[in-house]
Amino acid sequence: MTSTPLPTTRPTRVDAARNYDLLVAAGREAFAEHGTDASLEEIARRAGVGIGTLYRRFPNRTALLEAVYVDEIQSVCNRAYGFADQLGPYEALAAWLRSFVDYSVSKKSLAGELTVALGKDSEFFTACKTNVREAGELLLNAAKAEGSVRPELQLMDILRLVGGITMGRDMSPEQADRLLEIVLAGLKA
Amino acid sequence: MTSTPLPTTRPTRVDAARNYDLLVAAGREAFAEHGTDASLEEIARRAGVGIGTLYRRFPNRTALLEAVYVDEIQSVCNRAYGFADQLGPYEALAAWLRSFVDYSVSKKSLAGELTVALGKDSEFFTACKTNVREAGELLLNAAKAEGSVRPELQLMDILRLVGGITMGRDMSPEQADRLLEIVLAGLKA
DNA sequence: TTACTATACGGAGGCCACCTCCGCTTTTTC
DNA sequence: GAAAAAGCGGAGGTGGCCTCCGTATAGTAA
Repeated sequence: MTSTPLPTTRPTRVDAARNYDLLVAAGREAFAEHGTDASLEEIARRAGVGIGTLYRRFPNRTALLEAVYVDEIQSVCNRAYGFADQLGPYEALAAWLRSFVDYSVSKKSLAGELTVALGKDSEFFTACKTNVREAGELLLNAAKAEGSVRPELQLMDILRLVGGITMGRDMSPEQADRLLEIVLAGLKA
Repeated sequence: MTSTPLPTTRPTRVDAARNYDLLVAAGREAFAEHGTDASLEEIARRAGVGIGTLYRRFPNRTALLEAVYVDEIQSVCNRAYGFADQLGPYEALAAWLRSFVDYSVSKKSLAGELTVALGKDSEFFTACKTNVREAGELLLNAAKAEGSVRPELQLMDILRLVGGITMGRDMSPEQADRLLEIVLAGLKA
């Protein structure tokens, strides 16, 4: 579980740190309620700080999203190691992808952002990608070694495909599961 | 090729009809350049009409998108019948999905909208869905009958999965093809 | 042609979000 | 406790969304 630390920018001055936390909390709520288009001014209001404070700390929407999602992303990675310990190679991979989809459907915005993000190159997303890649490749390589999935598969392809599942609106958990089963069938050797 | 006619609202008065065409053309350009978030005021400017004219004809963004995409959607449907005539069942299905992905990657906004739209229920999207479904199910059922794909597959599942492929940013045609191959492998009986 | 009516035009204006800038306040440091 | 460093917050400029309504024009009938 050697994850490279995700760069966070929590400030040190006590008032700034408090506001940082308030903003991240308000952002988490707002993004959950209204998706990633939530109004930043509304988030500042909700946090009880001025809009200027928000923008000083988070120069753009993405910066705030990063701060909001850093925990979730870490937990996605960590789950991979848990499954690797408890299940056979293929089952661990399938379980990880399944947990990713389930989680993403419930918190719909994350997967979308994350999937979009897999093509970005900010410092944060690079670190994030490194971690996810490390975790995912552990599972994928184990499954390849076992011979249960095709050896030419690339992790990023699988993740983008799985991420795409949750991008559509009104995706029911049942439908998401059916789509994932198609993908899983497509991985098999 | 019994497509239900997609409802269009091109007006009859000559000045209104001219402006309608100008707006749709400007909309097509702007959506291609800036995605579906393109500014409607910019579109009105580009068309050389007042913003009021745009809004009278197209009460919201979706209405304009519908008018812009009605042709593209029809051509997606029509291609299905072409492939059905020229290729074996499985190959026709695969070719249709491939053409859908290729097209969507180049004109990226459409697929996104269309995929999102597959969960909507405006009159337009219902008609659109009917047409796509009719065309797609012809191909899918033929492939099922041939025994080349799994019988429990649902067309809408496949379309959402394929639509999801093109939602991420910076998707290269090569990567899109690889993702589609995974999906196609997942369809096989 | 003319006169009348239905239809359409277009932009001003209200609202709101984005984002920047900078005078004021608070914390930290010495 | 005073100076320096760091942070605060909201006014204000820009621009997009959408509505409303006074003005202009096409269609029509005489």
